Amino acid sequence: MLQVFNTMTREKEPFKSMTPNLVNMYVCGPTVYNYIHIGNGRSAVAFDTIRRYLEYKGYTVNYVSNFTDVDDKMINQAKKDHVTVMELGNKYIQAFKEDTAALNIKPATTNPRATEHIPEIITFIQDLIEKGYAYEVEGDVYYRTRKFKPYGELSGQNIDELEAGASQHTADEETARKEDPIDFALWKGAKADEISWESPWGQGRPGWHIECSVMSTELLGNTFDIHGGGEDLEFPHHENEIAQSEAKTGQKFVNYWLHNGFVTVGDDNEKMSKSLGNFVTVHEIIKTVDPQVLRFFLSTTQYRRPVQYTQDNLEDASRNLAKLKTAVNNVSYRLSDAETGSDPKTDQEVRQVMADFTDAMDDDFNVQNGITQVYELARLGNIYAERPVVFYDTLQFILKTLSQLLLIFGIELKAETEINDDTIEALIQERIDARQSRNYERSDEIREQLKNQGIILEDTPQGTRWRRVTK
RNA sequence: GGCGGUAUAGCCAAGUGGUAAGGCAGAGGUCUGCAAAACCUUUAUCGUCGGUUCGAAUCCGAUUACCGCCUCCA
Repeated sequence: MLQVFNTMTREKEPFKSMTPNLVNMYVCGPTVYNYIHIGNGRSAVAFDTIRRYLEYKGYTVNYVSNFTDVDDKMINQAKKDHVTVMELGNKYIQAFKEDTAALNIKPATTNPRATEHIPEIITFIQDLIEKGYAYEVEGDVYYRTRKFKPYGELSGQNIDELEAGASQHTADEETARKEDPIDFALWKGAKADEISWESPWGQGRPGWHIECSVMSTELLGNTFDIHGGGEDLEFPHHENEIAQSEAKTGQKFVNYWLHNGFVTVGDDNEKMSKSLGNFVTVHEIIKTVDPQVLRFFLSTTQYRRPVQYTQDNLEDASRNLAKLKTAVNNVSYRLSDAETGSDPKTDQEVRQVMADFTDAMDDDFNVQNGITQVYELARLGNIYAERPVVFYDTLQFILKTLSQLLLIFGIELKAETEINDDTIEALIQERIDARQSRNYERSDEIREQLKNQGIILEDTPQGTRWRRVTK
């Protein structure tokens, strides 16, 4: 039985979707004014891994993740780049899709954009005003936070103890217009030459929080299963989403709140963020780091734990991944000389690994214990592949299971069986002949030569194998 | 000031009452013409102090350090 840690209750709870075999989930996506950094990538990877595990468990997952394509940051950046806000958004949405594809993140079922839902946003806000939860001031519309009694429940905050301005990000002019400093903007009146839409309150644009309430309830219903995002969104973003949505619908907004931990950098493990300027974009890093290694690195840390982005940890991930790749190769190589049939005892051991894997992952997606089972499976495969006599079906079962489990981590390994290079194949053959005539000097020479070309040769009881050097 | 999180071997990291999983790196070994790969063996008393208990990394209290949020942020 799958258990998930629900931020709302601060406890692991048995997971039960509203509709059997279907999960509706919404994950807060990026503001598209720049390339995504490793921290954004982590969030995307974390929830992609969760999604893949849910699918492995047999659920159909309706995965919605938004693009915030209009807000202050968008407007400022567009001005700086001398492009329109829409052009800026298009550019970085495209970049997002390329970067996440490199990390083998499955495309969302739907990627709604704030600017494509303006009429619905306006209707939603009007509804809140009619219900007395919002008010207009000189072209702006604010949410009357204190009127929503459960406010603060998700993040454990008490309105009266919230220290206004503690984060030093409040704008005084805006605060002055509000009935209460804790109120937040649903609609912002446009300044001259800013992108804007017509509304009952004049030209303007939506506030940040409202788009998620509108698009999630529209696409997934008033109540849906999972809402995810980075833990920095707990307060105020998700708190505000709850306030908006529940005030409007009168129904529970979300059943399970999941929040991922940060990527940290440096000796003091500081949060990676665009405002601190200590970020590395995915776009940049995959020029030098194998995207598959980056994916493996990010997906093998449990989503709630911080990820320490260091060279050492990245290399660790690279070595571990290479080890798994070797196991796939070792097992694959035996397919050619395997006997028909299967080995029941080994099959049973593989099934046990799968069961242990599921147990681990059912515990709030405990990928560390999950990946341990993958290593165990690789070990089983390596041991089995060294047997003098192996059975075809068992080899295939091991390979199929390995790829099935690795796929949850977003890793697809293919055994390399074709070298497609006549010169290299000729050299390999020449070395085999040399070894047979005990001309070890020549055979070592060839091995060294191929090694310089990135091909490692291994002599086994079943003959000589080759593999490519991993980066 | 309020709220939350983390602290386990050189590194990463499991483990919520019974004498510390796993991976990487290191050491030794098996296999090999030599290698490579693989496999086997090996390396900790769990931030500090106190308490509960027959027994605690695991429960309670205190304390220290670090991190995050408190209307930019995944």
